[in-house]
Amino acid sequence: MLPPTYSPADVEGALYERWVEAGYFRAVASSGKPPYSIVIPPPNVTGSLHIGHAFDHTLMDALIRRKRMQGFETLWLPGMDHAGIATQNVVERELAKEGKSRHDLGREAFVERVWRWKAESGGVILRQMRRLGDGVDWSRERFTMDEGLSRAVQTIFKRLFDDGLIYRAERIINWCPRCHTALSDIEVEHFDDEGELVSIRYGGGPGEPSVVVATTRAETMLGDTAVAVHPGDERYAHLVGRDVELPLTGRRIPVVADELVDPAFGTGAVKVTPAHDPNDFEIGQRHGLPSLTILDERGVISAHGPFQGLDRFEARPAVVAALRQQGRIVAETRPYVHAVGHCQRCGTVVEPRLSLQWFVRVEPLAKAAGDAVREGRVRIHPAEMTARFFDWVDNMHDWCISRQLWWGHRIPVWYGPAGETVAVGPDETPPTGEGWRQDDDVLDTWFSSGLWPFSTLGWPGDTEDLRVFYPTSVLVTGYDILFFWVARMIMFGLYAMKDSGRCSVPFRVVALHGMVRDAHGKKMSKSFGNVVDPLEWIDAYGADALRFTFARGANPGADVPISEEWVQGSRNFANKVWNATRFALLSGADATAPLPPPEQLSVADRWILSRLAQVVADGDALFDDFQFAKVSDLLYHFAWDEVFDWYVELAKVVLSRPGDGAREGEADRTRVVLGHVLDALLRLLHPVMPFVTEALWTALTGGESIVVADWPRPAADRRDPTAEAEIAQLQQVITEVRRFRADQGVKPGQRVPARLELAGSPLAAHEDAIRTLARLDTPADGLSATATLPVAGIRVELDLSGAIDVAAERARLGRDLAAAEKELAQARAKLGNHQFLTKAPDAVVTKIRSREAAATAEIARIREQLAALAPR
RNA sequence: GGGCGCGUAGCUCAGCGGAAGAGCACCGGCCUUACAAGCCGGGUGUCGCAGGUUCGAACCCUGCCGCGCCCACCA
Repeated sequence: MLPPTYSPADVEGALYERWVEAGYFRAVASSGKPPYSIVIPPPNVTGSLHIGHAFDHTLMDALIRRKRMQGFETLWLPGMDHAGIATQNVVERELAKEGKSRHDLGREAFVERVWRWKAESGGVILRQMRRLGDGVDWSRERFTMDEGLSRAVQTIFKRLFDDGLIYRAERIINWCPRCHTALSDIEVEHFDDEGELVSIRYGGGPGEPSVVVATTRAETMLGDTAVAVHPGDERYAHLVGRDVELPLTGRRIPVVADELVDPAFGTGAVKVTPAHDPNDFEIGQRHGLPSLTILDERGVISAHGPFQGLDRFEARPAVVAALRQQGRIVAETRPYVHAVGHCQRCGTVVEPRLSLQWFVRVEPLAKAAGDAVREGRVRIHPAEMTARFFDWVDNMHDWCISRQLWWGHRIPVWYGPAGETVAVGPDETPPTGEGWRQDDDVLDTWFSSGLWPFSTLGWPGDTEDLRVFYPTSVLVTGYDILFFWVARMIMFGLYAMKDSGRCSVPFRVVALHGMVRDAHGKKMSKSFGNVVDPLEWIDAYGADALRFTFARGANPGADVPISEEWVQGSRNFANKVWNATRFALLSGADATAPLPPPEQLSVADRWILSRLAQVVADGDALFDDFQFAKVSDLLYHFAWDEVFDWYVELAKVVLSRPGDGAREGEADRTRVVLGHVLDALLRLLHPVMPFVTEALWTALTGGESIVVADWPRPAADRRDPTAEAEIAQLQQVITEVRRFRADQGVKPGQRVPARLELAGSPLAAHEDAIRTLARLDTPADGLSATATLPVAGIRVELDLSGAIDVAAERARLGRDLAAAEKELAQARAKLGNHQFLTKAPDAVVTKIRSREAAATAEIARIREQLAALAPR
């Protein structure tokens, strides 16, 4: 028999392995069932299961498990991302410990080393997913660098290239001087840095005009090739077209007029450094200015002169000092807070740098992606997030996809001796011979992850998996990677599938969730010391407890705070479910017998079945709308407040009383209902609490596995408002008596003689229940009634045998009376309001009228009680 | 600079036009034979502030205050 305390550690591991062995998680494309598919957001190979994954996976697993129970052919496809920069950095750090750099190994050996590292420590997270209970199809595990996925990468690259949507150009890109690679816009994080705005006078030599420019990056003046002013700025109109002397260099640079200049900012004149600033580059293009690169790939000054060899941050004060010596610094330099870009992966200040890179022309792709959402072919949930998506997708710059790294998909382009540029598809042989060589760079990691929903299903092959499981049903991920990943999948999905003749969006719904926060809503960060390891909580409280805590906190798109105490609360709930089922088993609950028709059932039985039907229906609606918090709350309260606290207690009354034939029959039917309700409850809870529900369900029903059990259907024919009303009345009576007893200082366990006047009331059938749950005894001999409690239309006379504290009771009744009189006054005020009567809906007026009546009755009741207390 | 969101119980959050809710915490009482990881009872509140709309506002509108997030090429 089940032990009285649920011990997750004893059951979880074995259950998971059983599920995998039984093949429950393996999708069968040919089953003919309606498909339901989710691809996992592939975690980085460098990663381990952190709290964010645990959350994300909880939601996906819950969706998949429910759909499986609903009869769908479910596929949850796992895998990993090679995570270009992140992984390369990790392995480079390892090498650094050995005193080596990747250049010491050479490209081939380095990549070899990364693969070896991947084989050893990559996939940690995949093993940890088993602890969480993730029902993924391990037979379909993928990796972005797999042969098949690489083939997809090469295929789409070639297609985009042939369509003119991929091009190579010299542009200003974000350059990380530490990682030595280009970055895309979104791999740059901006935050405010305090800089210094210095004003520098250019020109001003004998017979030469001068102009003052302001900058926070003084060192870049070495690469200036112009000064720009606004064309309408009269202050500078006379300068446009003339030259001024660029200090420290002796070069002469022109003054140009360009709309981009804001005449209201600073002096209204701007230094122009086309090689190191995106705006300046644009100005340079328009005016045919030369671009002087003065910083090398390490961020070190490469321009000839006294500053050569200085790091950019050393050069900055040095340049300012030199300018000051020449009297070129005018006005005060002042502290200036402005946003500075940092490398997302290493934190280094990013340097805008002119360089030759590969780009995706995003405009047509982004437009198509935007349209897909605008037209509802992809629905973003919650809808509030849609604005963010449009904001990005409608204003996206061309995407720099080349990275000067070694770990990743090498760009499938070969350059020929005569300047040829050839993109090579997966089935083509690259050109060979004298002078041909492949591009050295690799692709942005998001390029391959953008293909994930179809590359993992076999694309570009026309596979059965692709036909059945694409488009995927829903994409579940955090709002933080809406831009990085989601938008790209939509762009690539539409593009890759546009000729396939089938629905081409990669998923129909994007269900966004928030970030996991600590108990006070703070972001978890290593520096703050509030990071928690989900595995520790799984060890301590079980995966179900962690999962349920996440589910209970998961409001769509909103961040979810979590703390150990709440996980304990969920563990307590799991234990409660465990014990309730344990009780059911000990009581001979029967989950397999057919449910008797309503007319053979007690009111309590009909009531709980009615509530169950309602909960199933409501829960389905919430589940379908990704309202995990609300569905969890619904199930929690239904289970605990209704099934465990009331139904089980009422069932005990029936099951424990000595039986004649008729009563035996009633008890047996209650055993069936009890079994049925717990069976359904366990199924409902299974998506979020897979382990404990499996352990209990198999014990309760003898079934093979709850994983493949049917999802409960809302039994509309079991709805029974009469029974619900009757039980509500019963609950009210018992609660009132309990409250009264408590107020009197009667010990909870103490039995009190009482006479119940139930004649004519539907509650007559529940006398046993009232007496048991309110601990009322049948009076042996005469009853000296010391209190009369008229509740819910019946009278209860209690013999409190001196336990009554009359003063306390009088005070309580006094408070109740005051409250009731206030209520009555409020209701009458409303009903006396002509505007209210004429304008409020009838239902509202009726409600207020009934409140008036209730308050009136309540006042009468309390007065009666006070009167009963009066004689001492 | 632009955009979005949030201020409701001690904490974390639901509620978003018809009498203020949940979990945890807290207070009082209970080892009542499924469960003390439990049971019974208790809500502890100017719904950020100020106006407005409405018969009626936590909810809608305006302004202010305080937080948070996203985007951005302000030198």
